[in-house]
Amino acid sequence: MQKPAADSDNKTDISLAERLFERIGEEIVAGTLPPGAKISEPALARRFGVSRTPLREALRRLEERKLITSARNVGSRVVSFSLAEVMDVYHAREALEGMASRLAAQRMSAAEIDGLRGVLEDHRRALAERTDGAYYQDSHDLDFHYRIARGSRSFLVEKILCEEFYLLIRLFRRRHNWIAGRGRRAWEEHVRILDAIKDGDAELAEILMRRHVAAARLSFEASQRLLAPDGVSPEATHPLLTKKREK
Amino acid sequence: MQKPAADSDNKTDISLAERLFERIGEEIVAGTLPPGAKISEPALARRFGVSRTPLREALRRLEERKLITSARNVGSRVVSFSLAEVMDVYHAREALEGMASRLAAQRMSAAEIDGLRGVLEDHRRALAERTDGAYYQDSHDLDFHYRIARGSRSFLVEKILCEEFYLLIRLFRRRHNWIAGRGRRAWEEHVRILDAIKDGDAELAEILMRRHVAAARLSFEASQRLLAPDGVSPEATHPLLTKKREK
DNA sequence: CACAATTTAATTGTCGACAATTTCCACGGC
DNA sequence: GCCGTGGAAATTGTCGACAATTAAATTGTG
Repeated sequence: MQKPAADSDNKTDISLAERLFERIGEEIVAGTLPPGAKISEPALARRFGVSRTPLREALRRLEERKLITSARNVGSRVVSFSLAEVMDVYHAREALEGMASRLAAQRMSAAEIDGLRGVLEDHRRALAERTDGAYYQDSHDLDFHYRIARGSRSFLVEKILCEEFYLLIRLFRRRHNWIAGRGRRAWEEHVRILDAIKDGDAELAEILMRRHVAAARLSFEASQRLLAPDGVSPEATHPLLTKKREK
Repeated sequence: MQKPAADSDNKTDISLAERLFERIGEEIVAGTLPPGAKISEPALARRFGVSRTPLREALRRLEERKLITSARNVGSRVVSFSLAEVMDVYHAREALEGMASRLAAQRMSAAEIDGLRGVLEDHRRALAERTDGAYYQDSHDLDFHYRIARGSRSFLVEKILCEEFYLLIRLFRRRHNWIAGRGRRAWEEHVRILDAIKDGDAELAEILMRRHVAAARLSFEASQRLLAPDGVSPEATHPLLTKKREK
């Protein structure tokens, strides 16, 4: 299975609308289009040198991906997550990644498990070279969580985790500061999860993954508390739930 | 919080694109646009008396909702789920609805719980009047699961369950046949889940909800086995994971 | 000066047209 | 009958224009 929404080398294979979707999504994640920013279709269309029609199609998709919010006749705005909302994403992740691990324990092949073992070994080496203890997985294909979601063999779990949540996770991963020792511990938790999967222990795999994601949530929360005035937008009540019928 | 994508009484409040999204979604769920059917933009635009532009916007959203699949320069097709894929939806539901119940046990107000108790009482009466033992919750607002998702106070859990999964669930609920006694037992399970929520027992609420959804999965599966040649499309490998880079 | 009303400018939603691509159909060859 | 080819028809993706709505700027009044 080839990951659908990624680094297509042949640029003529994808439509303008899809390319815009990807590029604007990346700009949102990178902060080029910052949280809360109003999206002007004409300005963006001029910037990219395209007509507004494919741009609007891309915006509709970005809205479904929860990266922007839109209101009729008003336009779109880059989403801005409060800490509570980030916590909600972690809760949803915990549930789905737990289930993904359970299914992976039942469905993942020995070759896939071995491959992931090698990936974790690469991670360990990269981690050992860092002086700040941060544990990043820069390549999506080599991301532990991505591999588990794929190993679940559940089209929906994979699609939600690898496509819908992927941009969300990256969006506020920029706000995350690694607490001392957490990187190493996260890696160890990965190893234990994989052990449980290899043993076919679905329940243990789920428990360990849920603990892992919960620990990541707590770690994120702790790091935000440390820099509360800068890193949090507590005034941001999430507009997705109130905006649509505001009128 | 007003549910965003539903029965808006004032038709001028929503754009054409959004109205098309809703109507086409309903036609897919109702089977008017049957699984596997090719979607012709010009034909649909003529039928609805609109230009293709808002129609395309609606299709982009329907694609994100997993109700249609699209390929560049080829067009869109109504999705067709195999039994295995329906099972995957149940797995994802189990995870998220379990988490929703856990959060609801922590966050739901006494008034909300009482209101839901009344809803269940209405359900019991409706169930007692049925001779076929089928347990339908025709109104979304009065749907037990919807209420729990709202009670979770997690924007993302709610959005996924109440918006993204809602149409999917209805899509193959039409294929579900109630096995004798399952309707009554499902209602009883609802009551127990609500009891756990009222007691603030988050873990029990989650366990009971997960069991409930798993039982629904097994019930669905059993009903499909009973009518295998008619109700299953086993040849349908899910196109979402293979179609995009087919070219 | 502050606020309300009006005007102007910009943006948003939809339309229909055009170019590119795919699908369909007829015909010929084996 | 089946398969391949070519051309016409249909569809898809994008463009720019127009009408409706919103936002910003300007003017008038107390």
